[in-house]
Amino acid sequence: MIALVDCNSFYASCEQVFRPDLKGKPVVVLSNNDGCVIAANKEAKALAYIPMFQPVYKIKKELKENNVVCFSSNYTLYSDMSQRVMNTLREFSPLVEEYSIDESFVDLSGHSKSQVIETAYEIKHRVKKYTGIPVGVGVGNTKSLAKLANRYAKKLAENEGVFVVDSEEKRIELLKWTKVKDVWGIGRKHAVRVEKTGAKTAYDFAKLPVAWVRKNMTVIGERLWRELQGEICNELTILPSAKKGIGTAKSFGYKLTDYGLIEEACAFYIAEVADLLRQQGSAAGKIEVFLTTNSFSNTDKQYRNRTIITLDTPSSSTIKLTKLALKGLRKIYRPGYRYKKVGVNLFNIMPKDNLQLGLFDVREKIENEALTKAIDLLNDRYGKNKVKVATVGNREKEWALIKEHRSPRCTTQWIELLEVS
DNA sequence: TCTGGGGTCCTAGGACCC
DNA sequence: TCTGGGGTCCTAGGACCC
Repeated sequence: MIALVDCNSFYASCEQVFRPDLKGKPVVVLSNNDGCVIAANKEAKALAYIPMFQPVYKIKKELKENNVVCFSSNYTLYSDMSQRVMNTLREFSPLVEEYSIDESFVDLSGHSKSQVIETAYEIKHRVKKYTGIPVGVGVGNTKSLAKLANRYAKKLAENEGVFVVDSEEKRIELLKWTKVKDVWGIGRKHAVRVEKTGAKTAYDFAKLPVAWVRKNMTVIGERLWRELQGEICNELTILPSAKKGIGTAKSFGYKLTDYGLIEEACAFYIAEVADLLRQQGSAAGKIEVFLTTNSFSNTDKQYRNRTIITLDTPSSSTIKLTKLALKGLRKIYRPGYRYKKVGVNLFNIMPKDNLQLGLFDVREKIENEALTKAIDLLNDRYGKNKVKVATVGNREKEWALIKEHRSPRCTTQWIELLEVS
């Protein structure tokens, strides 16, 4: 059996762990630039007018009137809390697949039926005790069933956050309760198609002819269909596979017209993604750079463009990648627009040790590598971005994200440690 | 005035090869 | 006048997830 453990309103819960005074109060967490609501605790959800991804400026009044506590997102804190939750889960099984920042699949094979139920409750209890984070636990024969069971566990109060699909009756109960659009793997588009056949619940979906599913929802849909019957199509995997693409793209805190600032942001992002690239021991063969104005605006002139640069030899050197990316940026930049976002993506990622070198690359490669190593070492010791490519500059405040309500990074920075009086 | 960011996988179709 | 069949690789776009 497989358990899916999912943290309740994870970001909001993380904030509340360090603010016990907020118990029982509505709390929301905002996206980058404090733009949208991306997490809400149950008190905030009870105020029905806070749908996720709602732009903050549209509901500012309501947030204030109801004394909803707002936090800017604090990913440093959330990642660290996530690791604490995952480490607790590893006490239950060596096979834990981290599916996202706030959920994991845990292998429970080899347990008897009663042990499974007992373990499910124990997981919930222990994670809360060790980390302060409330979780729901769903268990089933397949990932898809575990996922639906988790949802059922949380949504139906009498399940108390735990639901185990250990019989055919339970499986049918779960599928009949779950609406088509709420099935994991059926999004908006597919939900419409499925509902057109007359199917209303996951149970109805599982009764559709497999050929129809295959034709309309590709092999992914077919796997889901089979998993809902209890047939395993998606195995658990412990090791995170090396990323196929690494990218970053963030909206500026302000609309930018100054090319120099856009260049700084672009170079900054390259440094970030190149760092990730080196951490996984890879090199990239292609860089994409894109630039866009604010598509929501009715008044701004619109422009968006992108360019892809192919490297002669795959590289993970921040210096080399920066040079090429900025060349690309120059190519697509047009003056006279108010830009909203710049982004970079690295593709054609491959392991660094068995690269095919170009005829003239050897010397440059060696030089760059020693330099890059030295920079990484300094930044590890003295803090992120202490040594950087000059283009990055020091004007971050003029383009970086707005975070007006960020909580302290209490678990990763000595200086921001919580004080208890 | 103010609207997130980071991923994965699959398919169809074009270019190219023999 | 008549012009095949089988394959690979790449890319763009679509759909989904958190």
